[in-house]
Amino acid sequence: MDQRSPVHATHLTTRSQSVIESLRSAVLSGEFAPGERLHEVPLTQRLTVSRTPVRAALQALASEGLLDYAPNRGYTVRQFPLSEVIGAYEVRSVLEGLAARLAAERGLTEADRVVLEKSLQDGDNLLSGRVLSQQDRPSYSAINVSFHETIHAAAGSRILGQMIQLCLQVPISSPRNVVAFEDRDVRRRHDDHHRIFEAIVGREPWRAEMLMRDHVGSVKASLIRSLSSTIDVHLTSQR
Amino acid sequence: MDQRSPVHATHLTTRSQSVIESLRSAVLSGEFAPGERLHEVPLTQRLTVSRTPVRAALQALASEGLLDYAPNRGYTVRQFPLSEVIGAYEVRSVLEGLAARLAAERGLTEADRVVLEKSLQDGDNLLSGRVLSQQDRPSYSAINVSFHETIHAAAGSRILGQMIQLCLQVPISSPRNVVAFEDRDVRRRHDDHHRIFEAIVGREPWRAEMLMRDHVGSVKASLIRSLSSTIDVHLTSQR
DNA sequence: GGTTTTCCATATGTATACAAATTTGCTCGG
DNA sequence: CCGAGCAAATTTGTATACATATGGAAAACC
Repeated sequence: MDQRSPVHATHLTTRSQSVIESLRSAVLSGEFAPGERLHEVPLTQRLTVSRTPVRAALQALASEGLLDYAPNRGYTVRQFPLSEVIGAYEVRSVLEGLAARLAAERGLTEADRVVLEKSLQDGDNLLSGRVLSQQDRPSYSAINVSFHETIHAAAGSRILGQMIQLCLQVPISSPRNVVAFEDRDVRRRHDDHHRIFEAIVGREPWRAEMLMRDHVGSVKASLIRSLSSTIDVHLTSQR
Repeated sequence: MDQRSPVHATHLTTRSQSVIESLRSAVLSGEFAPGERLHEVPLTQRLTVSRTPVRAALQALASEGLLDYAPNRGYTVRQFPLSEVIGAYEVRSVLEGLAARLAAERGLTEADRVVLEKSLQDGDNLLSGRVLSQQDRPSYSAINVSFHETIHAAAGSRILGQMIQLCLQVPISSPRNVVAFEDRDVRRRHDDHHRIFEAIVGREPWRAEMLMRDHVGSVKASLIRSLSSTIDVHLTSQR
């Protein structure tokens, strides 16, 4: 991922948009130390744009919660102590629970039901018989994302979707980083998906909410377990 | 509320910050029609600043969810159909429920307990004996805000606090606009506050969460009731 | 007459010069 | 040697000129 090449070469939409994406992935991949100050001029040189889109991007990332801002003092990379990551999971837990409940109340569209069934089927195939290897990780992750995103959409609440997205911006709490990728945990979570799907299709709002809350909560628990053994190198000093 | 006077006269921090506040209150007070496009140049003249702080403010309000943005096409005042307002309440319901639960798990600091007791006492005094008049409205509103904000803080989760704040940005769902200000409803809600406080002090997380969820949910119900009788003039055509 | 194309007006995106604030480092006094 | 205070350098905030994209009106074409 070389930021050396001019950003505006990728004619996505505007330079500001491109810079937002570049900076976000740079921050998330830990290219800047937590607490490090992001000066505008060095970023302009790195990205070969002027200060204007850089400033726009910094403001955007700050409102996403990735950066801290102080007037006249600029932007710094936000720290995410373990307590914050746990907090994000707790919030996501109740929000995704709400999404599942709303989906169960409204019922699924035909299209959504098909997508969910496919992700369940794909998961079944992936898990059938053999033991998971590390290279199955991205496959399972994609299945996982598809399942959850479809439910978010099925809830039909714009503000709810926005907030869940905000939670997923918090490092590590993203489903891309499937924590605790142990065979047993993955099978358990995939089984959760089956039950949640049944609760939604069966129009059992309360059960859907409870199952989803516990589902996300179990990921939090796994995270805490895996991080209390590992040193929390991922959280504080990521460079 | 005259926006004619130069914004930078109020030396809050930076011009951008001042413009954000001016524009936010202008939008919330309905000075622009929903769906109306906010062109940059007219705003610069109205606020006597250049386009730079105006653009910063527009971007900020868009990420708060008050405006919609499309690249190369600018900002428009976001519509809040009834379904969105209800959605905000549903989200706030589970989030404040989580806040109450976390507060009950962690326990209150001495300072927080005092503040909560004071708001309960103030409410008792306001409600004792006599019937509420319209002019008691701001008093009760202040008490209400104090009670809820203290619990948000006591939850000790930054991301949770941010998200609740986002919910409160949605027009009408702000506690400033205490909907359904009927004597009976207000007394019921104040009684809720007493019970929620007891649950938190008594370290009953689940009960605190459930009570708070229902508390906020009842406001949603009142809102729906009062809006289905009134024409939804507040929601769509506010000018 | 209706449709397409071209061109122009207008609005947003970007770069850059200038202003104001903060930080740094030095000097001076104790 | 240490701290207060001042001044220079750095950094962010603001204004403005220029570039580019959008939308619509007029003209050309079928």
